[in-house]
Amino acid sequence: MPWAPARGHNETMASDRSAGPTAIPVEQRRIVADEVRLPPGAMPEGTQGRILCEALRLFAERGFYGTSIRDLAQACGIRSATLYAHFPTKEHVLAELVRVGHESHHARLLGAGGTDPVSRLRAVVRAHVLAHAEYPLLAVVANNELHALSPEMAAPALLIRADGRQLLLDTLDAGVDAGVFHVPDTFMATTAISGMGMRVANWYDRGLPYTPEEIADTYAEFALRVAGVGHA
Amino acid sequence: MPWAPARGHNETMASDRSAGPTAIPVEQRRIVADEVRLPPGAMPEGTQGRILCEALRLFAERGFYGTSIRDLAQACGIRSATLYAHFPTKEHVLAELVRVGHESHHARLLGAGGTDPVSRLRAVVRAHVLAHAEYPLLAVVANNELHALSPEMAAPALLIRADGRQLLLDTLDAGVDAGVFHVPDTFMATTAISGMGMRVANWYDRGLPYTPEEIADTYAEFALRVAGVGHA
DNA sequence: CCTACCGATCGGTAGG
DNA sequence: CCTACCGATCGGTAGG
Repeated sequence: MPWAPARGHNETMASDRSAGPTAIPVEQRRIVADEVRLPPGAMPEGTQGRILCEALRLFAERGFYGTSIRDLAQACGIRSATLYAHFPTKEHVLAELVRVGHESHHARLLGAGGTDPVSRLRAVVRAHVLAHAEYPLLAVVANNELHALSPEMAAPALLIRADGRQLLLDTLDAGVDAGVFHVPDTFMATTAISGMGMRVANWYDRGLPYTPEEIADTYAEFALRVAGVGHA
Repeated sequence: MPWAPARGHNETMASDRSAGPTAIPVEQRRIVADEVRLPPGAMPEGTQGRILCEALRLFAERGFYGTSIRDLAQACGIRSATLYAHFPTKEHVLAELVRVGHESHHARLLGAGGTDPVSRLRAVVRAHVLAHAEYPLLAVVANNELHALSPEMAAPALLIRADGRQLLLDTLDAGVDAGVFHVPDTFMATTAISGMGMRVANWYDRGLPYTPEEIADTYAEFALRVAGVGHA
């Protein structure tokens, strides 16, 4: 359907790895990044933290339903029954990753500064994109596995999303009201700006010749252009 | 993690549906649209077509692994064993949806006209966005369930994606070379423009006060702005 | 398109 | 944190 870009540097059609630069690069099926990382303070000590990290890796790669509790336990070096000494159910493991993902993202949004519309939008978009580029596995799990949670367990994340969405919409509306932004429709500008940032989690990987900061800066520039602030 | 916007008009926190406009709208967990539709010519006659349609609905809502062959059969009004008279395996049902999604999207891209860079980019982005707004369930399945296919069965879709990606990149590069576009980095402009369009499938729904055409037009305008073509 | 059934695996529990 | 085990469900097949 799409083009979810990526330079496809971790998979090739050729089974011969020495095929060299002429090998056809094939994009990832879901996510390019493979570095398991959780925000500071979000990772519990000991086995509980190990379970979260392995779940992050497996859920990002195979999905929640595609990962059995035995897969997860084996990755942690324990028996499946031992998981239940740390989490009440498999769903609670996902719920914790979803919670951490949404809360850390939202905290960055709330921490975004900026007083005038331009610096404000730049700060908000930078925060949004940085969260996705620095924690791509977490973002993919939080975004794409949310449907595996029951409505009750998904509800907190959905409330956080609604708040973040409103924050971006308010930022755009304020700029329009101030006559600084020129946007045909601020709802669609919100979907466009948030959407482009979310997809960063699917293609970004540390093997690319960009730092997360560079991506955040460039995407903030794109967002300002969408908002009708001409380029320099 | 994100804000995948949507006006949340099909779910509310309140169990009382008569709560009225003060009810807090809660966004969908994965996709807002629920209208099952396949591109013209992509739906086989009879039971095989019915299986594809029900699979589209169930895979979009619950995912491939979250849908059992008994769920699918029941939705079609047949027994699970009968599925195997129409498809070799469950995976082949998904593969067919992924194929249809990618091929119909790609056909629209290839059909996009435009000679000068501005009209060319507009046509390509319109095609991209229209495919996602008119067939949101198909787009979500093709994009988000691709990881459930084996590498062999996912390969054709990945090749199509690579081609579409290159088409957009070439469009941007041509505009830059012609001095019409002004972009700090065409790779990132490609990821941004394709990403914003892909996310349309997650939030768009016919209940919103926009037609797919209006969304495509507005997103094409946003893409031109990202490309450094100032707004009118 | 069905009934009947296969072995494998699922999430989770008992009891220590 | 383990062994042992539960009933339920999984994708798929045999045979008609």
